Amino acid sequence: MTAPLLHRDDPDKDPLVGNVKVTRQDWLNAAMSVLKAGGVEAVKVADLAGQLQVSRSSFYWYFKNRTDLLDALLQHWQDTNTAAMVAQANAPAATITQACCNIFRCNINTALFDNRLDFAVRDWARRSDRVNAVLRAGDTARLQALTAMFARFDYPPLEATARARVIYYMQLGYDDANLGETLDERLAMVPGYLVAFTGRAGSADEIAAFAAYARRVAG
Amino acid sequence: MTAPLLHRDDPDKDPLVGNVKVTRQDWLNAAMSVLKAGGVEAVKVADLAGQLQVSRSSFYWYFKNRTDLLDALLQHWQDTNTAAMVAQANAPAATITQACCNIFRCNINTALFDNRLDFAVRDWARRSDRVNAVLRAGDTARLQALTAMFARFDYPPLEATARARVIYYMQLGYDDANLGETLDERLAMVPGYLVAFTGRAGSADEIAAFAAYARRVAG
DNA sequence: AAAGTAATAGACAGACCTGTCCAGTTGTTC
DNA sequence: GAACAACTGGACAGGTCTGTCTATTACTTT
Repeated sequence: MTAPLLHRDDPDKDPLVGNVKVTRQDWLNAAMSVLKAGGVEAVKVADLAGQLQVSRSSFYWYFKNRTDLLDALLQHWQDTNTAAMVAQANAPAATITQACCNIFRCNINTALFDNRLDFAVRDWARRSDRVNAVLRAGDTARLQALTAMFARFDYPPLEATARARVIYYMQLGYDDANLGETLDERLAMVPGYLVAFTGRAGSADEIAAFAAYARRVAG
Repeated sequence: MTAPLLHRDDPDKDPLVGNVKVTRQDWLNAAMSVLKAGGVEAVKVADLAGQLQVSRSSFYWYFKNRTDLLDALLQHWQDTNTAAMVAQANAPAATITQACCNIFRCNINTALFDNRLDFAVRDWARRSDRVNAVLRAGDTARLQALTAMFARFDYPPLEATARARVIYYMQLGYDDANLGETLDERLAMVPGYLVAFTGRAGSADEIAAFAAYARRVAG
């Protein structure tokens, strides 16, 4: 685990004043990184303090307690991932295959949709009813958006629901397994996935456009 | 958390002799149940002893230490779930839709394939390189069997791989989300899933046969 | 019935993690 | 430059979990 970029080390941010070593955001960043790498249980005040090279008591200046920090992490998840996927599902598209490519962007572009965070939250939800309720609400919103996407392209209701679930859950499981694929290997599978997800072949243009996007953001 | 059925309470098992209150298998059963419900971190010797109403030190008669217990749980996973799914993928089938119904059995019949255990192991793998290696091997074996299944029905190689992944990862994600669906709701989606997974419609006979199986095992 | 064996109970030390208290440090304000 | 606010460090208490040690119990063997 390499030391996180601290607020004080980031030239883009306001300089720290007074006896300040780290900010609330530094704690949040470090905690988020641990959450994604090792799950909620790994988010320990003592460890974070060690990473930030600050005493543990400093933490309690910024947060009421550990739960307060975890709440902030969950809030961040709510504000980012679900909104991003719904936006991709609603994005304009000429064909259903192009619409699916829009969804694929979530899996390629971690700035758009952070799937490691998504999984950490899913793990967490298994241990906490409160988190589980939040997660369910997010899943429902995403599935509704995906179902509407298939419905826009005239899939009958049952099939739209089935296909929405297939594309959504398949992506979940796919990321869960986290194959060590290279970008090229993933892109080679895109035509196959499009057929599987939509029942139709994607056009060469669509596929090329998606590949271009993937290569651009993967930098 | 309800008290587990102990060896001593099970009329089918040999009666306990000597000063025995619980067996190694009792510890394993209790640990497995906790693993599935709350993840590895929740598997605590102290808690298990409390559930079994036995002193903690008894544990160390049957197991070297906590890690020894966890190893046994992982071993059990290796011996059951992957083998079951590979067997279902290899099961004889007249059509690809029927073959998919064989796979669906894994999701309906927990005696065949324990998906809660599968998820607990996936969680666990995120925190342990050793477990992760075991998990990857299992995933690879399952995907190979599924790819071969599609290939047997003359899907071209790329499409067979894509469809194998779609059905496998979709099932993973689906169980992960764990919708509160009733059996009837699930069965109603089967024709839609078959189209999505195979590109072909399942026959009424196949669907009816699967529904009958599902109702039989769901008792 | 005495000796032996398998399993369990309870006490203990040690590690780790949380949260609180209070004193100390740094820069700002008047 | 004194008072102040914002933040940090270190010590402390308390809780939880692991693993070890020793004594004790319940049954078996001879």
